[in-house]
Amino acid sequence: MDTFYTDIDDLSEKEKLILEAACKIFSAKGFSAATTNEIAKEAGVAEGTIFRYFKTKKDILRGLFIQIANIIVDKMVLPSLEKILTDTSRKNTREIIREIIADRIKAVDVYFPMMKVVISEILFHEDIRALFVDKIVNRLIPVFDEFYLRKVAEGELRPVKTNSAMRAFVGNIMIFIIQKNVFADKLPIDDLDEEIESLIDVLLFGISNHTKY
Amino acid sequence: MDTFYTDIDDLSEKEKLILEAACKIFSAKGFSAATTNEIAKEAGVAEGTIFRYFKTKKDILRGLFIQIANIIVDKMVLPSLEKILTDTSRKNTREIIREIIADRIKAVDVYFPMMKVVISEILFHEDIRALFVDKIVNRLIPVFDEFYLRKVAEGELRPVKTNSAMRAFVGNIMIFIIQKNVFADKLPIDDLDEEIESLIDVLLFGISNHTKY
DNA sequence: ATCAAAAATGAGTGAGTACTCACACCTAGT
DNA sequence: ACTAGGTGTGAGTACTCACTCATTTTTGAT
Repeated sequence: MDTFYTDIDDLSEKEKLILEAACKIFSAKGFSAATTNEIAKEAGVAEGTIFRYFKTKKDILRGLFIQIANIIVDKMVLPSLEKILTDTSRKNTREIIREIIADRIKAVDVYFPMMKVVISEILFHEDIRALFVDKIVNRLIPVFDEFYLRKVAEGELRPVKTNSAMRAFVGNIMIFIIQKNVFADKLPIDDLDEEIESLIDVLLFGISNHTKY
Repeated sequence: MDTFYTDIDDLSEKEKLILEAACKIFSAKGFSAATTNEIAKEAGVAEGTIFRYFKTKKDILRGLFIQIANIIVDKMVLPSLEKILTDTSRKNTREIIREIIADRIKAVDVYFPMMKVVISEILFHEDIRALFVDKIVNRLIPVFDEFYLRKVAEGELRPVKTNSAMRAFVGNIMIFIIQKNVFADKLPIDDLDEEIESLIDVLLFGISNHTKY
């Protein structure tokens, strides 16, 4: 489909319409610069209708955020970690990780517009930040922990502090996604698969010259 | 000093005053939500005075950005890379890198408020994005290249793609800084030096179990 | 001390802003 | 056909915004 949350069904059609429009406008101009007038036009409803479903403009942002959080956690991250945890068909952890990361990096294109909104609002609104930690970070940490400790037990990964491993994972992927989605024109990524391969390589083995140590 | 660019001298006192105030207000609420009225009050000048020095509100942002770019490049990043390149006193590359990264992560506290502004505006304004690439990224890439290839030649670092190495560097540091400065209360970093040590470890050696390979 | 140019001022302006509300419209059940 | 309750509307409201400009204040050369 052309939209990313048409399958969410605990919302009325109108609410979906408004959130979808809000996402488009917010991601183009940012929350503060977006106007409820624009959102209404984009959604094809009257401005008053918006305020029947959302008390304030900020409530639209919160409503959008909840949907985004569910999508990121339930559709983007959890399934891939679970896939790694349950995939017994192949011995090679590297291959599985590469496949997952490649999938996610490519899938993120669809979600990036609204991720922009989340990123920028997290920086300035304490309540959105709290939502982010609550709905996303705290739900992902235990799953990553489980994945990581399992792989350490299997002898596939090295027992560094789990937080550091998670930061390395997220940091490497994040900056790749930013380069790909924000700076696509000025700092293009030529061969996507090759660059992803290189990302995995650095993530797994670091940049030091091992033979020396 | 209490401010970060008092030593910039190609600006009049009034301009500095206004930029400093703008930085404070922008970093608290974001560019769009900040008002010229607030900036004027914070700077202790009349609102009209602002528009004598900056044609539009966006020009204030651009003016601020230029200063920030110079500070990041000339005071934060270039000196540390140069220090690595010229430091012959110690053999241990790891120690030097750790020292530099630790210094930068601690120093960033001062600059983070304005970095927030840059980060969020890059996402939404093409012209700010172009400035960022032009004034920061393109100035740092060749220096990092030189540093990296030198260390590879010395046998200290592994010859992965330079872009990947740079992304690993930046990505790991960036996410650390974000955790430290944005999520300080909810996801605290307990032992800073220990966590930095771990960051370096993962950056240099990765997370895979080497003995297995 | 004088005065012209430059700098600073802040009330004013018109174009929006988020949000409201009285009314129109639709849909059932009878 | 009638009506009551929910749904949608968009002109209206009180207010805020970036920006202007006539006026006042400061400056510095004589």
